[in-house]
Amino acid sequence: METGTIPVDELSGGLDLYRTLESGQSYCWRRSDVEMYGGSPAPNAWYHTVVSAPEDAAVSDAVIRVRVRNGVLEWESTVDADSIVRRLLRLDDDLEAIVAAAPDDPLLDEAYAAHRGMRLVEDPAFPCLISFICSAQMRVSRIHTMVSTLAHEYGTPIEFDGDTYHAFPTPAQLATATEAELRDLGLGYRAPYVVRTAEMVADGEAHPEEARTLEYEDARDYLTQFVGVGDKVADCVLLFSLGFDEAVPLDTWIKSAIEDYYPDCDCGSYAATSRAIRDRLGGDYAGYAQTYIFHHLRTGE
DNA sequence: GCCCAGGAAATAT
DNA sequence: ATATTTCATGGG
Repeated sequence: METGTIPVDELSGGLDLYRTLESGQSYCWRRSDVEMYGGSPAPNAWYHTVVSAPEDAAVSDAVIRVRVRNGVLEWESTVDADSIVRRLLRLDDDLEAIVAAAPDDPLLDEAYAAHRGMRLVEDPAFPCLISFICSAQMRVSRIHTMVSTLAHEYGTPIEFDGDTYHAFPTPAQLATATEAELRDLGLGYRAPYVVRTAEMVADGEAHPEEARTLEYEDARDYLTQFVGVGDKVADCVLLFSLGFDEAVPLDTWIKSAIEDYYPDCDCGSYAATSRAIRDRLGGDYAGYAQTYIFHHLRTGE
């Protein structure tokens, strides 16, 4: 086993693992000591994930687990995971500067103040895409369950420190699933969306990573070609996986925030409202602001 | 029982 | 183009 430590006070803006990994951005990490999510913060809890190796590389998948204890981020892995952890948790983001540069806005100030240390994640693209296809009309805790179920049923198992973990299934692995199987696993009407999108990626018809090369709104349009992906899910993938910090997913919570706090930003269509609220929340880092407001309103904290 | 959840696709106007 | 309807499912 390889291990490492990163002092939290070396990170601009700190790190709150609970708020980063259980705020509904990422479904690629699991808290190790629970079956069900939705509980209260768990100090010192381990979180684990499996990062998939490129199919054409001669290396295997890697298990990574992290926790914060006594002001230090500790990681344990099958590989040297320092740079991977920094990338997945965006530890090199200058969070202090992002907060400082945010527009002076009562709701946003409140949200940033209430959730210090929450960082955005950078999930791998395919798992992120499938996660948010599953997210339609679902609670955060159930999305975690659905993603874990997919990993357990279709992902590659990997041993680490006496336990068995499962990677999120590759497109080819998930494309072997049938709609009926996924319905039996509780995915409901999202089942055919997941199968068809997995087939599209497995067949080389399209790949979410392609969106990285495009301008923001073109990237959003590109992602909506996947079955089960509309503007909102596309924005989630752009923000939580593909490096588009300006993306502002217009979900139920941010829509109610627009109604209550930014009524002039309601421009009717998704695209026009998106431009207006993106501009209001600070442009280039509007997605950071959106994630804080989302979590602030959803948790009532 | 009733309502809702990080919506999208199909259909109607 | 925009407005309505349908679609599953567990938890409160």
